[in-house]
Order: sequence, then C-alpha cells, then structure tokens
Amino acid sequence: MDAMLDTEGKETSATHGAYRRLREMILTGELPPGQKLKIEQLRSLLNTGASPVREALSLLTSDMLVERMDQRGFRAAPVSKCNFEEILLLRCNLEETALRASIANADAAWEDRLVLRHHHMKKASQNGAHDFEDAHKAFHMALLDNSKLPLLLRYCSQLYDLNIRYRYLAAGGSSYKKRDIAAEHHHILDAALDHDADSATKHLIDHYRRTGEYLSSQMDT
Amino acid sequence: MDAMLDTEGKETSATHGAYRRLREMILTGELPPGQKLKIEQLRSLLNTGASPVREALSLLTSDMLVERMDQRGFRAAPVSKCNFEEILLLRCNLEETALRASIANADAAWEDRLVLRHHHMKKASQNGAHDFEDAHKAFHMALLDNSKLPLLLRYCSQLYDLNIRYRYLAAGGSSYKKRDIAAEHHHILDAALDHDADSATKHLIDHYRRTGEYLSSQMDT
DNA sequence: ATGTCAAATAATATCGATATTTTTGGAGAT
DNA sequence: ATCTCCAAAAATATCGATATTATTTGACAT
Repeated sequence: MDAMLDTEGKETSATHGAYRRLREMILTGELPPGQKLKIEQLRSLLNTGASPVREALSLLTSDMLVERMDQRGFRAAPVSKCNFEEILLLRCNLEETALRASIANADAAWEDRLVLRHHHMKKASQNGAHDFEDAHKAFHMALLDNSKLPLLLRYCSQLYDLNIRYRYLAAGGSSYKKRDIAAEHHHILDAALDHDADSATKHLIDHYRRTGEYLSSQMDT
Repeated sequence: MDAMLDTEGKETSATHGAYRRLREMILTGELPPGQKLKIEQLRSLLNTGASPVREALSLLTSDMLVERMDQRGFRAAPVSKCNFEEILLLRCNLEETALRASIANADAAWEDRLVLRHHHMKKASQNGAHDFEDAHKAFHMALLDNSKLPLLLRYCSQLYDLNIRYRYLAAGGSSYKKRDIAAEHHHILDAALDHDADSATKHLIDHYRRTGEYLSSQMDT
C-alpha cells in the first residue's frame, strides 16, 4: 500500500525509517531507559507493520540502545553510572587513536571539512537545539574521519550516541553551558588545523572528561 | 507448528538459531565474503521463515559480518587487506586496555578460570578443530573479562570474530602451526597469573602481530 | 490472609501471501 | 554491432493473520 508515503520527503524503507525514529526517541529519552518496547504499541506509534519494527529493534540491539530479552521482547537499554563511565573511558581511548590517525593523514580537503563543520555547529548553536545536536556530532566525527579507519569510526559513532543519552537524561538536552564548550571546540579545531596531535588530543580528552565529570555528578542525585 | 523441533536439543528461537547458523557459515567461509545472501535461499537452507532470516541478518549487519544494501538485500561482508589491518590495530589497542584492567582486578577466582580455560584449550587442540576454535576464544576472552567492562568486551569479541574469518580464508581453518602458538599462550597465561601487566600485554600483542604478519603475507598471493 | 494452580489474557515470534522494487532479457532503433 | 527502452521475471520489503509463549487474574485450598 503505502510503504513510503513521500509526504515527508526522503524515507527509503519502512525499516530504516522505524530505525531512525526509534533511535531518536531512545537517545532523547522519549523512550526512557529500561522501558518495555511493545511491538504493537510501536507499530501503531510509527504507523507501520510489525516486521519493520522488529527489524529496527534488532538493529538497535546491536547498537546497544535496545536489549532483547530471550522470549520476552525488547526494552530500551538501561543506564547506570558504571555504564556511563565505561563509555567515557572507551571514548577517550578510541577517539585519541582516531584523532591522531586523522592528523597523520591531514590534508587541505580535511581541513576545509573541519572548518566548515565547525562553522555549521557554531551557527546551529544559535538556532534550535535539534540542529545543534546533529552539527555537534558532525564536527566531532569530522575530526576523526580522516583516520580512514571505518571500524574505529563506527565504534566512535556508537559511543557518541550512547553518550548523548546521558546528556539528555542529566540536562534537558543540549543545555549544558555553551560558553565553555565553544572555547573548547575552538582549541580542538585550532590544534587539529596546526596538525598538533598532542595538543588536539589533550583538548579533546579534557573536553570529554570535563562534561563527563559534570554528568557524573548529576547522576549521583 | 514447529517453531522449535527439539530434535536437536536446545535452540530457543528460530531467529537466534538462524543467527548462530549464519554467523558460523560466514566465519568459516562457507558463505564467502561478498556473496549475495538471498532470503529465499537461506530460508530453505535453514528450514525457517523469512522473518527469522531477516532478523538474523539484521543482527549480523550490526556485527559487521553482513552488509545491507539499501533496497537490494544483504550480502556477506567483503574482506580486504586494509580491513584486516584495521582489525589487527584495534584488537591490539582494545585488548591491551582490557587485559590491563583485568589484571588490575585480579583475584583467585579469575586465575582459576584462566587456568581452566587454558587447560581446556590445550586439550581441545589435540582433538577436533571445531572444539579448538571455541576453546581458543574462551581462553582469550577469559583473559579480558575480569576487566568488568562489558562494552569493551563486546568490541573485543566482535573483533575476534571478524579476525577468525581471515584465518579461515588464509588457511583451511585453525591449522596455523600450533607449536609456536602453544608456547605463546603459555607466556601470556604465566604473565597474567603473575599479575605482570607489561609482560602479559607484550606477549599478547606479539601473539597477534605474529599471526597478523603471517596472514597478511598470505593475502598478497 | 496467603500461596498455588489453572484458565483467561496479552504479547511475542513466526508464517504465508502480497505489493514494491530491482534485475534480467530481448525487441527495435541508430 | 551497440544502445535504449520496455516488458517479464526475480527478489525484496512489508503486511495481516496465526501459533506460541509469557503474564495476569481469580478461584480454591491451606
């Protein structure tokens, strides 16, 4: 019938659409951690069949955003301080590796991409919050993607997403004070453009640890 | 009807069964890299419906053993020397982190587990090859699992599996000369039991780089 | 009151069939 | 011969329905 309405614009398959919608809802906390994800409920919520929903949940399972319980269906992955700290640890490790590799491969095209992404992020930070999230991720991934290491990039992207959840849970969204953040981003950008791997990784990791400590403290409450 | 025949023994769901069978076939090369994976073909091969097959393929997609092509179905993930080298790089990085964390948490129970796993692996190396693969992975994961870092362990397990494929492709299976390997395993075990993190990681990484170089040389042919 | 068991209910997992899309194969034009 | 385009075939993606499994409810016995 209407596998793809085209009223919205650009959704390829129902499965992919469901995947993106569900992912978004889990990341933002609209589907809170630990919540049971009933097929029928999601089916009607997303206006689609059971098959695309199940397939989307299977994909999200391997992204560690959804857990499958033997014969008892799915639920949004739970959160814990322990989990948060592991994410932080792995991000520091993997992103350092990726950033150093990126800088080692530095060329003009990459620098252009970085500058552009940074500009878009800055612009988006003045507009709506939703745009900013995407632009922020795009900037961070642009820092790493010149490493030309697809597996590593995939892990970094996954961990980035897992981390977003905690930001949404702690604050109301991307409202963790932006003034410091902007300066930190600038330091990372400048160091990357200078091909100064030590400085860039130091600033990047400081950036993570700082917001990490902030979020960690919020979680004790 | 017969969602679970129980003639074999212990398969929980059709999806999980299909997942395991397909994973095995891709790891061993029975389904060679790049091969188109047609639903109907797999459906009859595994004696199950289209839904479990699709779900299993979705899960394998996120394990990076299967690729989904927009509206053109699935195929076994391709291989390349580049991909192999990235796997090696990431394994060295992540397993070092995990092994050091494991040793930092060392206790008697862990040491017992290590000794047992090593013993089982040694015993299996004298028997059938299939047993050995499982025991070998169990030993390597036992080295790491005292880190108590589930995300990290998951990545290590994934990368281990991705690496297995290259072993099966290069040799006929686990036939890469076992004498050196046994000694290398012993060095790692002893260092771990001594809580000597530097020595253990050195031996572990040497172990990987050595077989890595061997496989890498095989791939040029 | 409380615990246990069975029937009723609800939800999952799976199947069979259909609609949609991609690929194939061949006829006609250049 | 080669290319383009259209119809036929194949394969995918999705739907609706069913069988299976888990959960709840309430009656009964202790």
